[in-house]
Amino acid sequence: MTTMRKISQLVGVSTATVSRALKNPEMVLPETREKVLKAVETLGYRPNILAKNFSSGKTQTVVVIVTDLTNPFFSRIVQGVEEEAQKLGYSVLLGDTNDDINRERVYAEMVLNNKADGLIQLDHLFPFEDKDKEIAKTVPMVSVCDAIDGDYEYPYITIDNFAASRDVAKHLISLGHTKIGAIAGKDDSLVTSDRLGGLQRVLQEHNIPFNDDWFMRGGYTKQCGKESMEALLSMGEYPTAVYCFSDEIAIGAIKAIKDAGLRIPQDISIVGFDNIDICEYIDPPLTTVDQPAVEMGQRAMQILYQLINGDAIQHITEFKPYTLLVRDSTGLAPK
Amino acid sequence: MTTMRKISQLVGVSTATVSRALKNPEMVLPETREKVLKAVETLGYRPNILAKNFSSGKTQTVVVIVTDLTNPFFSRIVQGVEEEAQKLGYSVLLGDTNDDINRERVYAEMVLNNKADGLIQLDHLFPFEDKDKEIAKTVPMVSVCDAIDGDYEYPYITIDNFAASRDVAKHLISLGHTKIGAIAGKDDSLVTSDRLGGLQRVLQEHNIPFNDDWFMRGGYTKQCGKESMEALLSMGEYPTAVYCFSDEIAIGAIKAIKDAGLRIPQDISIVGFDNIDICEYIDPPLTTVDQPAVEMGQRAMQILYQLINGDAIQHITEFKPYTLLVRDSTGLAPK
DNA sequence: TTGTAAGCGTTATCAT
DNA sequence: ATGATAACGCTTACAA
Repeated sequence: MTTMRKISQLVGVSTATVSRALKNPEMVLPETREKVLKAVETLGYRPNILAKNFSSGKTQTVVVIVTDLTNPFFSRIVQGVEEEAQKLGYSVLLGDTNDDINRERVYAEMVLNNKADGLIQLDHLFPFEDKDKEIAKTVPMVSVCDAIDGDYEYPYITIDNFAASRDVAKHLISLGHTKIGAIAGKDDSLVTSDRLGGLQRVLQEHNIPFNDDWFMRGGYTKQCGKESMEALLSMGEYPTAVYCFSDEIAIGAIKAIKDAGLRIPQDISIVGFDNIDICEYIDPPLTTVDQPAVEMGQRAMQILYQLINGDAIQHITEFKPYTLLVRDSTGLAPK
Repeated sequence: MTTMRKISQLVGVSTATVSRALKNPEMVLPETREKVLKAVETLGYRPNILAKNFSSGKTQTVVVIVTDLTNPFFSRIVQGVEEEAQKLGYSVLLGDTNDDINRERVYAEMVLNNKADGLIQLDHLFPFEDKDKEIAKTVPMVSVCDAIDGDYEYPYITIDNFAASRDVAKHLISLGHTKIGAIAGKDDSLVTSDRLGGLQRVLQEHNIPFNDDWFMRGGYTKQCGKESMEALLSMGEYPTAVYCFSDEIAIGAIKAIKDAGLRIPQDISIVGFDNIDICEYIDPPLTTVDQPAVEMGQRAMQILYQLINGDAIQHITEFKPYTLLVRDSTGLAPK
């Protein structure tokens, strides 16, 4: 391996000068710099990042925790994180947890033992062990999409889920729907309660009762969406519109409806959430709420960068713009 | 920060003993070990991985290069890689390239400057710069799905694409199709030529001509699938069956066919490749070739582990089992 | 502008 | 079984 030592010997300067020539060229005579660069070239020197990181105490790496990388909404956020990370000189360690809290902890711990400098959390769980609660308060962490459960101060990048849900509800009501169901993802997260709250508020404003039996919970998956919809259809009376808290859920729900021989939107209207790529391709194209996934990921990384580099952690919640995209999966309520 | 030094002072032993007590308990007296562990507990000591890695010269980290993380087939492979990596004590650095060769190089270089110990490549490109060609031959690298272009010796995990394509072709022919088109992903990779070759061979065996105009190329995306299918439909005569080299392509093709007012499979049969989750949920459910994505990722990581830990690189190609899954997107050829 | 040397926290070698 | 110490490659005061 070619080290700075070798370069310095070849050129006849000290390692300090080599280091400066490479990192702070202006601190060194142009001709010295030239000689160093030439030696670097001929010897094929590469800085040993391991040593550099050790010396500086920084890893220039962040961890991103995600429950399911195959969900395109999450993977787009991760793409945004990574794109921005690269710009800022950071690498991204992947933390796919498959909803396993133990794996969350493994990844979170990386920040505590200097495997990474910061953490981006896409899940709503506090990823550290109880015993690390205190120290965790000082670690640079940002959450995206969903807020971290409990009374913590981490910055949070999201959209206004309450308002988005209001828009969804108004849209459905404008089509004449009064029998509205919903299928949620995570059971008890802020996102879920915001979205449910927005829906309920609008129903209330229109004096439309909310039927608790029509509020299903599961995970953000097609499978859960299908099962929940099947359960709804098996009830004596079922809703004419179902608001799914993710597009994946909606895709599962659509499958269940078609399998039951019903039509969308003539018999049942479906709304999704996230606006993943496939929404435009499915049949019928899905009405959904667009979240700027890439931008959210980028922004999370920017804020994390600030935290890592000295800014104090403060609980800001940053809202990104969302858009209700009306496509063909919603239509007039059946008579 | 709590260091070994502090532990050793508290216990009254040397740092070497602390190190041994933690890593090689059998080299230390049980009572010494006890005291050390207790001090570790009370001081809340955590090993500094940065220092450990620097000292050992290993990062316990691998990079996985992927062109598009939002493609569920790729993200499942990455999940497999990560699951296995965690078992083996490794972390995974994400290298989403968005098809940008410069980003591939950034990620590949991480192995050269000690940011990672090895590399898993899902793309078909040789990710290193020309000037690093020689040194690259010694770096632990494994490719999955697609082989690396050129005359290299890296291990390669895949399925038998030629045979799988033969199965697809036979299936279509058994349904009476003679006008068969295809939409490929990457232009000139081994996977593409294997799949095309398998198709052509079977057609030849059945004395069915292959129409070059019906062989489209683009990327593994829905968008490309849609555009290619639109182009096919705009031809005077178009195929009655189209073999798409990925499910994403197939989803785009299906959209184009429906938009044109045609039915699947009555007017045109569609076959996909990969068997991503959504295949069962789309309308009609997609006939496709299942690739064991998670297993392929796991296996790639296992082999990479062996390379990193001393096994010599040898050009093995390991084939995983595939399955043709016949669903409803393929049917009898129209009269 | 450049050199010297300490320091980062762990592991490993060689004594004891 | 344990201690002393060197070593890993780079950065950075501090000196010259």
